[in-house]
Amino acid sequence: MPATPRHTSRARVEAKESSILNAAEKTFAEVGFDGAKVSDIARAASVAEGTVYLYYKNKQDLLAGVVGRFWTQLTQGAEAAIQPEATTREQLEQLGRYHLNSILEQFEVVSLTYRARPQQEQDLDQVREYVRVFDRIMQRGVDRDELPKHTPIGQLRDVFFGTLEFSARTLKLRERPYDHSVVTNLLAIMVGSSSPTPSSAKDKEPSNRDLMNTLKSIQKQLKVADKSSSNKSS
Amino acid sequence: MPATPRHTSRARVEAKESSILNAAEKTFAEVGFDGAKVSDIARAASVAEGTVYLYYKNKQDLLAGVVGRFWTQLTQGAEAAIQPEATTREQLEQLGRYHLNSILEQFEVVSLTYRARPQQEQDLDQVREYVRVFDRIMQRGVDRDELPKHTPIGQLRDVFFGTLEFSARTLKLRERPYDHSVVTNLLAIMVGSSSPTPSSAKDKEPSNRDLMNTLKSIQKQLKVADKSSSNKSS
DNA sequence: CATTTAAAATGAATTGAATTCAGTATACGG
DNA sequence: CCGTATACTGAATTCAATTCATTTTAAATG
Repeated sequence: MPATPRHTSRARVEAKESSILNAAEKTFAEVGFDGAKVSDIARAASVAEGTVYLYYKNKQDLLAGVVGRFWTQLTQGAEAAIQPEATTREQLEQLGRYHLNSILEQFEVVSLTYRARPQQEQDLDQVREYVRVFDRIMQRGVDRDELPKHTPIGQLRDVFFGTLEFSARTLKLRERPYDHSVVTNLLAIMVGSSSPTPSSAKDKEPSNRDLMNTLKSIQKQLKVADKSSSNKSS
Repeated sequence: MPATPRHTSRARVEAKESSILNAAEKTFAEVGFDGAKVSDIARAASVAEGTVYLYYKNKQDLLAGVVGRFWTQLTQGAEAAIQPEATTREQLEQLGRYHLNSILEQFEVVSLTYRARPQQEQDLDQVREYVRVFDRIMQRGVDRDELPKHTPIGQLRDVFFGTLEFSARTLKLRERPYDHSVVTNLLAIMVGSSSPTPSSAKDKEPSNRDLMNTLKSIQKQLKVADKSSSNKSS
């Protein structure tokens, strides 16, 4: 007596699969991976314990399913949150806000990601997929001459995601909500705080910025802060 | 028949405790937390299975012991790696190199840190202790007027450690060795690429850096790269 | 429709590892 | 040297993941 979609077997199977995944996500988020019993998950999904194993090889695999789905959805959301016509700088800001907001909202699931990467193993494919959203923005910036050729995209990616993830942890730890200024500050140091420079200003002259000035300008940005959460698009 | 230090009971007990910790660290690093059996650890420490539980409440607690010791040692090493008379900029570079190098060398143990933070729980105290090394450098920089008052130390801390940790993961993933340039680039964007400015140059003028120039100068730094590992002090 | 057959689901039985604990050995004070 | 407290031991217990023989459901056939 399947109650969800049409009675085609594929739809039924998929419905059951995602019902298990939902139950698993909920349970993992509530009590953690170790705290979650497969029997609890099965019960929450209205399914026998053995049935879980028809869909997922084992508990780890189930976790990989939950985490993988999360990052896939995050990728879709990110692509939706970015305006194709915006400047590189604006797109980075959009991605940054979306990212920080999302990982704060689903902090538990993000944490589970680490449990899903056993040891030295390769990352989850879905995470790599997600990260490419950043790469594409940057590459487009280079192609459009909004960023210099040979911009170290890979290194800036680590700055971007590393900073945002650690900032999210800090906010969680201090029980603070989403804070827009984290993204603003990050971009200030990553690509400078002034308005984005169009393809014109190509005059080479690595400005002789110094430590004092750099930080002064970051500080300025800081004062814009204090606005709070919720900022996804469609 | 204790073979290690003097025959005082305290020394003996501590020797055994650290022997268990060593066995645990080795085993965890080799096969991961889940893969490690307490019985294996006990055998490696030449101790009965039950004995482990006289020293550590359970397997999680044993992990916390391993991870805690690692961060405590990291703190000591960091303090040794930093020259007290150096400028803020130099000290940050010293800490950055030491940090990146250490977490690359002991990547497995660092990864275990995540397994030791169950859910929302507080961080390990030892990690917080470590992070204060950075805070002290920055605070001293502010006090000495090498950094502006109200420098957002907390946020820069997330930039610093977040970037280094993600960079370390990237290097590991690509099987690359320690790369000095990661630190250089990080500092370039964090505090500017020029030589550190002494307490003199206080003329306010948030230089009108733009995206192009900022990244150009980072790029410059990138070329310094290609030197490799090993750079602790003492 | 009734019947056969394949696929899906079940939950009791198995397995394996963490943790406990009753018993044994060791060290130490008198 | 003896008594007692402390440290240690490893077999027994416990608990949850995983398996699998059995049952149920769904689809196909005539």
